[in-house]
Amino acid sequence: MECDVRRGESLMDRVRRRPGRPTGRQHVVDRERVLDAAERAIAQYGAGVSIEAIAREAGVTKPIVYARVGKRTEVSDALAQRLADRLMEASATAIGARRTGRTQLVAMIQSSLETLAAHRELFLFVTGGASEEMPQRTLFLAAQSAKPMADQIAAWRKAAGLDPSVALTWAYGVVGLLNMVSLWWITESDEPAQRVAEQLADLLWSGFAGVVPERPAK
Amino acid sequence: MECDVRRGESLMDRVRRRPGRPTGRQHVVDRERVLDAAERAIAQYGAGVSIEAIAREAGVTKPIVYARVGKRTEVSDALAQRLADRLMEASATAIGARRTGRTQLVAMIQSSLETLAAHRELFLFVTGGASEEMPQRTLFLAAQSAKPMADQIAAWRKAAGLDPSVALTWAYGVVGLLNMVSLWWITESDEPAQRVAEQLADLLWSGFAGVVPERPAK
DNA sequence: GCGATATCTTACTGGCGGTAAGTACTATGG
DNA sequence: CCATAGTACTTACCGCCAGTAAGATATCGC
Repeated sequence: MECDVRRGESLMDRVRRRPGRPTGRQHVVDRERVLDAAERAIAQYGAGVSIEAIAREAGVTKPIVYARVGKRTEVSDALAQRLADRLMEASATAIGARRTGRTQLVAMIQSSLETLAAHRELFLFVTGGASEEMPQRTLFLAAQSAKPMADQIAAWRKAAGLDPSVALTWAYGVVGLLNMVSLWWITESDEPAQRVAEQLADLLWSGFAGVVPERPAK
Repeated sequence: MECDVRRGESLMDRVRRRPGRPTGRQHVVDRERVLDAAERAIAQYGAGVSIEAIAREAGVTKPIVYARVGKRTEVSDALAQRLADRLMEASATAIGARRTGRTQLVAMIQSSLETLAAHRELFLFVTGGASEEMPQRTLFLAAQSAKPMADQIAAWRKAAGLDPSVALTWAYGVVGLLNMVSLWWITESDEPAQRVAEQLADLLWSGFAGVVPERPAK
């Protein structure tokens, strides 16, 4: 019985599974594997990749993606979390090398730029996609980075004897700034990351003080 | 012949036009009317609005939207231009009231926040939408605001005897910062616009100088 | 053993972006 | 004044994709 299958079962894991429960006692792919596959598919096909392409990359079919992760927005949220984690980790590493004051800021910015550049399409997948609940999603994503950053800022400000209530506003601002500059730098600029990081550090460090004229020029 | 039509032709302009060229020698709606309708439809249905809904709002059918404006991305670009114009105009007005230095900065930020809040869904429509050419489109949009801002910054820096080559980076950064903070403020914060504007001005004016500790805290 | 349940697949639905084909009015040459 | 060309709409369709229901085949509890 069943003499037509089992042929080529192992060629590259690309065989079409028959309908029905597969032999084995675990899920053939777990949630993390699906997300891994999603990242690969996004890197290959771009931010507009279809769920079916993600499923193919994972070696399963569409409903499995829905079962393990959820609908498109939930895939996006899960990947946003991953990306935010990587950003935080890269920042921590960059800052960890003991540095001081402004140098720390430059290192943090540069590591963010380079991390986002390394995951360009993922970044676009996560920030893209229009729908009614887009605002909530974009903010959810931004919050992953902004909340920890706000804690840090609040701590610094408090230590410096300044009002810490600006922290959340500043954090969202810095996240937005980094997102936009990253996009621009990745797409249109060929300057080295360090130079852009220095320029941004100039802005965030001493800012517009002494730059904007005290009286309208004309 | 043709005895079944012409009945109810005038009720609310909501009649279904018969196929064929309508009587009259002009377009029934021009490009600007379609874009006006698009703005209304977006305000009503949100950023995920369908082209067909836009067409209905304009009182025509889908192919007319394509004939007058183009595909979805082109509608988005056209509306992005409108939004950028409004932002620049609001900024110019806010700054125009003669103010000096930091006050000017606060006014500019606050007017941007309020303008984006007033066109929330439009803002989301324009910044949303995933596809291969998303990066180009987002940057095109950002550039509408960033390019003029960069000119201003370069002029200020030059006048202050500082290197103006930071201008473009700074401009994209400020645009990204304003976008993100606006989104956050619109969606989740109930503080007055002026307070948020003051906080951002703090960041952009004197920035992190004197805030980040000179040695790692731990 | 055998029903209950778990884990896959195929197959379908609904909606939307975009376009082709059809229809009715206007303009112009003979 | 009629025929032909051109214009400005509509209906109707195609293809694609997100998301779901229904079907097939394995393991598990008794």
